[in-house]
Order: sequence, then structure tokens, then C-alpha cells
Amino acid sequence: MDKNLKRMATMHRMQVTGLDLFYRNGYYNTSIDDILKELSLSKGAFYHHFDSKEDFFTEIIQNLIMRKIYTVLIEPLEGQDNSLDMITSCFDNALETAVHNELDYGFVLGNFINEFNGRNAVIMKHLNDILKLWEVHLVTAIQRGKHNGYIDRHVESEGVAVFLMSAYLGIRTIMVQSSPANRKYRFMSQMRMYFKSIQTKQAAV
Amino acid sequence: MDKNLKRMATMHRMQVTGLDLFYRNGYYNTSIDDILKELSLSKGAFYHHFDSKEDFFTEIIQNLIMRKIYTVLIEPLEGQDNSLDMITSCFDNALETAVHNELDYGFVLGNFINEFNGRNAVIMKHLNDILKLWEVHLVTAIQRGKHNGYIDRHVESEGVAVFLMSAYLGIRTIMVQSSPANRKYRFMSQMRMYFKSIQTKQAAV
DNA sequence: AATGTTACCGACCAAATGGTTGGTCAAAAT
DNA sequence: ATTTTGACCAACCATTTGGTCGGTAACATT
Repeated sequence: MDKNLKRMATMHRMQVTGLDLFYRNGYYNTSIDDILKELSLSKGAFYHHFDSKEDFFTEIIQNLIMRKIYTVLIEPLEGQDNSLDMITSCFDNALETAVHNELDYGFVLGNFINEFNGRNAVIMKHLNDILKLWEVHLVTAIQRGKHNGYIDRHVESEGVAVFLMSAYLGIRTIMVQSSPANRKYRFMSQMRMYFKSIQTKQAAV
Repeated sequence: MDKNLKRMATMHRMQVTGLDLFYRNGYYNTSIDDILKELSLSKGAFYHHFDSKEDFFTEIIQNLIMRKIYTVLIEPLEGQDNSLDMITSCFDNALETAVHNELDYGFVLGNFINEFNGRNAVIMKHLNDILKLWEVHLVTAIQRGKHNGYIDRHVESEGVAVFLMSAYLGIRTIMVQSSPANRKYRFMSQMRMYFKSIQTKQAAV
């Protein structure tokens, strides 16, 4: 039963290195040999464990990308009552790690959506599922915020979710190139402004 | 002097077809042969007019992408006094053409920024210049809005610009895959909400 | 009419691509 | 102890890549 452990370990190593290179260089711009070289493994090893490059990447999506996004952007939403504070600190954390990451190439999910758009329907399906999952959880969080009296009841929850996802995807793209910390700060300030406009009106306290 | 005309015409045809394919399939995923096949031209013709694939794309950026963005997203900003209305209708128009475009693969500039990030510094420079140009014009428009009394004086113009660019980049990515018209509508609604929060406060009229 | 010049052709090249296949060797199952 | 399995190797394959180069024919210049 030791064989199985080794199999899992090797496959995992391949996936981690694979994601790293795919993220940095793009999927189509990274060859299987590139990944194998990094790991000192052979072509045979790769095709022994995976059917194809596409199959390999599908596994990466499920095992690594999905989990990462769930941990960073989805799970934290289920904490407190006040969704707006929740989302604020969630975005703040996510952007902060991006600021301090020397090798930041943008939002993993966003980058891949961009690369596979109209080029590979199968993979796009998987990526879109993650996006949808995020959307659903955001909508739920916002509705909870309404229910708990933090967000104005007239606000469209789905609209807020789409707007927030857009803004996040965009800022992660823009942050990469110039003055990330600066752009993060400005972004967060304006997001708070936006949140003010959808908060429960205290009717001129 | 007829030769020169022909040269220009051929080069232009190549660039138009090139941009079309690069946009649809990605730069690294589109071969020069793909472009040449479409035009029934030969390798020799290509390398007679351009030094390399990169040089070719640089020309495309300057001649086609830059101009397009200037026309659609920058020039319209210089119209009226009220920047917020201006920006709203500008985004509205830009997103509307995306909605009605059968073959929409997202925001051209955004897609390429994504693809070249950390992979080709020279091209990234050119793309970033365009982004910067857009940013500068947005900031100017917002400052004008403050000056003309439409926008609250305490608002950070640079912050608004970054936030708007982010949101636009993001919505263009998200719109591609599912229900673009729907997402556009929701996005625009929330953008108007955001604009309310930075408008001049009428101090409880 | 003779002589450049220029737009374009298409065969060719080395390197790299995703994928296949026959084989080796250690561990598991019998 | 023998057989079977499974992880991995490495040479190999067809195809595609960006790019080169010698040539040709129409045009422009003299």
C-alpha cells in the first residue's frame, strides 16, 4: 500500500509545479517538458499518471485552484453578520498577499479565464463553475446583510455581487504592473465609498 | 509612388487580420502562418514588411489598439461638464457593443495585459502606456467634475479612476461567458449607486 | 532600353511541441 | 520463490514554431 502513497505524492508534486509554471507563463506557453525538467522526471512518468495536458490541468483546477479560492475568497464570507465588513476584510486580506508577493501575476482564476476564453470549452466550464460558486456565496452573504439590517433592502444582491467580482478581477490585473500598494489603497477606499451607498440609510441620524 | 500605397495597404491588411486572430486565439497561440493563410500571403511577404512577430505586434498596438481605445474610452470623456454622466454613457456604449458582438472575447487591452504579464517586458510597456493614458484622462475628467460642482470635492480623483478602470476590466472579463446583457445591466446599476456616493452632497435638500 | 528597386514567393531550417512505446527495476501479491 | 504490478525512463515521432534565404516578376528610375 506504499505504492499508492508514492503515486499520490508524485502526482501532487507535478500539479503544484504545473500550476506554478502555468500561472507564471501561461498554459499554452508552458510545455510539459518545462514542468518535468523542474522536477527531474520523465515524459513517461507524466503520461503514466495523466491522460493528457488538458486532463492534467483539469486536475489542477479541482485540487488546487478551486480550494485556494474557496479558502481565501469564499469561506471567510460565512463569518459575521455584517457582510460589508466581512467582504471588506476579505478583499483586504486577499489584496494584501498580492501586494507582498514578489512574483504576482494577477488573479489566478482571472488569468486562466482570460487565457481559455473561446479556446477550450471544457476547461472554461470548470473555471466558470468556480466563478459561479463565488457569485452564489457573495449573493448569499449580501442577502444576509440585508436580513440583518446592514444593507438597504432595495439593493439588488446579484448586482452587488457582479459589481464586486468585476472590481476584484480588474484590480488584480491592474495591481500587477505599477505601484500595487498604492492602487490597493485607492481601490479599498473607493470600495468603502460604494458600500456606503448601499448601506441601510439611517435617515439623517 | 504607387508602390508605397501597395506597401501600406498590405501592411494594414496584415495588421487587421493579425489583431483579429491574436484577440481570438491569443498571441502565443496564433502563428504567423495562421495569419498568412487567412490572407493568402507568404512568409516572405511578412518578413519583408516586419522584423519579427514582436515588432509586428508592436505596430498593431500603436496603430489599432491604441486608436480604438482612444476613440471609444478616452475621447468621449472630453465632452460635457458633468463627468459622471459622461463616464456613465461612455461605459454604457462600450459595454453595449460588447453585448451585441457575437465574437466577444473580452476587453482587448485587458486580455493582452493578462497574456503578456511577466512574459514580455517590451510589449507590457506599450500596453501599460495605454492604460496610463486612460487613467490620466479619467482623472482629468473627474477633476473637471469636481470643479464644475458635480463631484464632491473631498473625493480622491485618482482613487475613482483606479476603481473605474478595475471595474471595467473586470466586467468585460465576466461578461464574456454568461448572460452579458444581464450582467451589463446589473453592473451599470451598481456603478450608478457608486456614483451617488461620490456626487456633491446636496445637504438634505 | 537598361538598370535598379521592391513586393512577394516558397522551400528550407533548427528548435520545440504533445504524445507514444518498449523497456527496467523495485515492491506487492501469490 | 515466483509472478505480477506499477512507477518511471528515454528514445522516438509527427507536427508546428519563428525565422532565413535565394529567387522572380512587376514596377520605377535612369
